[in-house]
Amino acid sequence: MPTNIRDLAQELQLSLATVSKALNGYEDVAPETRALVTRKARERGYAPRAAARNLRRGRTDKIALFLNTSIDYVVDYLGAIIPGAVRSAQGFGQSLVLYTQTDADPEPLRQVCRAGEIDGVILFANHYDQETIDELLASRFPFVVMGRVIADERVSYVAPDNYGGAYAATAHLLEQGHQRIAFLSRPELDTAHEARCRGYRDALRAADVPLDERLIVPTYIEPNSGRAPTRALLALEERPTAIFAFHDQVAIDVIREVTAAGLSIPQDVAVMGFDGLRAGWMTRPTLSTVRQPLERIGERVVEIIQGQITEPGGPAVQEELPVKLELRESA
Amino acid sequence: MPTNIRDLAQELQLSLATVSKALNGYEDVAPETRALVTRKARERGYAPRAAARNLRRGRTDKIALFLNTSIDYVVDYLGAIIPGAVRSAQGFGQSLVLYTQTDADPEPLRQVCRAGEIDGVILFANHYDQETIDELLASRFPFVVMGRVIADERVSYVAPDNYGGAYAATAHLLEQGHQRIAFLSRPELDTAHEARCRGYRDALRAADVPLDERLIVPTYIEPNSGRAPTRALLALEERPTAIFAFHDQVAIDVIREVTAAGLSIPQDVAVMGFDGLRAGWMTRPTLSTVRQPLERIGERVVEIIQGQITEPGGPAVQEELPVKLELRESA
DNA sequence: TCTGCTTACGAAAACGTTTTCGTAAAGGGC
DNA sequence: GCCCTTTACGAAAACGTTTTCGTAAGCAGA
Repeated sequence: MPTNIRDLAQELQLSLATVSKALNGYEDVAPETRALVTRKARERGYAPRAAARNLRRGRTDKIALFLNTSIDYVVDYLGAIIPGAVRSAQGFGQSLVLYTQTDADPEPLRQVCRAGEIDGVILFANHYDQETIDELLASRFPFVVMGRVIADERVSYVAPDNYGGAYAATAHLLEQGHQRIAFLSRPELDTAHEARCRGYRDALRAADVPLDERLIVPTYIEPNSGRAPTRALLALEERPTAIFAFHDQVAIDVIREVTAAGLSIPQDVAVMGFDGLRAGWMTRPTLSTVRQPLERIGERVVEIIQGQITEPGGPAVQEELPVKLELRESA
Repeated sequence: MPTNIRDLAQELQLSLATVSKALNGYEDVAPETRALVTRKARERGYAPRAAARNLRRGRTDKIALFLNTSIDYVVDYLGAIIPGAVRSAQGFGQSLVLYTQTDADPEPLRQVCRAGEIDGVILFANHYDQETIDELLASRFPFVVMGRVIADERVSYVAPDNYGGAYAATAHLLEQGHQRIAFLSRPELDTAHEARCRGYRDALRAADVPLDERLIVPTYIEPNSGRAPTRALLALEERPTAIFAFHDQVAIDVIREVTAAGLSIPQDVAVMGFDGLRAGWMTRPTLSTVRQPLERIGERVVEIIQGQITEPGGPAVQEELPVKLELRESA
């Protein structure tokens, strides 16, 4: 049985109150007493029980990262975000707890919040419905949405500049002289993807290049999911000279398939990705892409949650962090 | 302010005890009463405060994943392990908390354990010293080491069969007729790597192929760290016909460098990796490798912790999970 | 009617802190 | 010597549960 504060107090012939205050930096404790207490505490290896402290203080110093999508699905993306988030959280004396679910059931999130298991929650999700968001807002529970823009001025989010990134990528391809630029798009239009789609279209329009709907192909994110669509595109009578995929994973499939077709990249077909995952460095040729500041997103999300915790009721923070067009070999 | 159990009891004209028991499945409560209580609880959106419950019960239903290495360093590896661990934990009603540190300071781990923040800890580490391990053992705190073998019958671990994997990979290369097989090795010999090294050597010995120490090159895991060693190997007067890297990341560098030298893979030089990361699918040619059951490792580790929590004092569980030689294009 | 057993419930202790408020002692000004 | 302020400490409440133990009511058997 580990020592508790009572043992410590008894041994020091002091009251619990004084010991607690000495350890928590209160002012009304004599310097010598404080020294005595801290020394004994270290000596006994005393650490205040988290549960008791949480109960009394009403907070837990824990932040949840809540995913309502299969982890596997986004593992590379998450892997890049988590380091920033954990580091940032630890800087605030918080730790990060992982929760996942595959469905859209709002109940687990509700439970965790109501049970006071955590002080705030980061939502990374394909589909949290408006109802869940409204409920969170009503409960005044600190939360931040990560990775997507939410069209509600009351909710905080941190997302990459999806529109700008897609625009820049498309504009670059246009500058290279490409006129027929295909876009591998997501089947469902979440807000993140909608913005990328818009960036692509707007860039074309700005360059007075007509939009060919046949060049926009819906594609899931799955292993090899980019290959069939690429073959289809290459088989068109007037085939695209550039292919822009909404996600690096998919772009990597594109590279493979274009090469397999005996075409050279970027001479015959240029390829562009989105996200800036490490895997993009491993292809041959290396993948040109739009790099998201993933680590920074993880940091900011935690910082914003932290702000909401220490100062509840502040205005929502909405940030679209700048992305960077990273030109490597494929475009 | 959320409802607590007292509000609930008052509203139902019942005692706290009865309400608590109704919700926790105690037998001495009438079926009708239980129905009444659960209905009202759902209606009010009641969830017991985690802190209070933890305090009383003396456990937190949280498991820590403790890394004393930079996350970035192992992000791909971890990304593959975490899904299994989280899923498994949630199956036990536990959640996973992430802690990281870059140094070998044992204090944070000590604090977290003593504060009772968690019920058990998964250690994923390059260097936890014997002292820390001994301390954990003495405190009887549930813990499992992940990814490495510990030469102490009292500590539980789950690791891949590093020796067998390296042996099989080397044997395969030998079967392909390779006589000069280089090994890109780690500079420091942790137990995991030591086993891979031994597997390589033993396979050579079993085939009566003399060991050429010049073909064993220490290499850090860093971006591009595999490139210079590869160039050096290719520049040898009698260059290797196969290169076996201790880690996929490094193997990917090897592929790049071999290709850049104008040599073809696997005809001129075969390349073999270790780990089975997704990135291996993205190279050209795709990387042959030794696949670790990463997700399974994550699962097992949690299961073992869970066993230690529910049944303290049991024997240590030591598992080396089988790996699989996954032959793709590069060897 | 009494005894003993079962069933359903309640009183109260306990978990280990933090924090408010009260107060004795010390010190200083007059 | 008296009063007021400051300093350092302690008593006790509070956080919200779970769980032990006690007991009243109901019922059956004698």
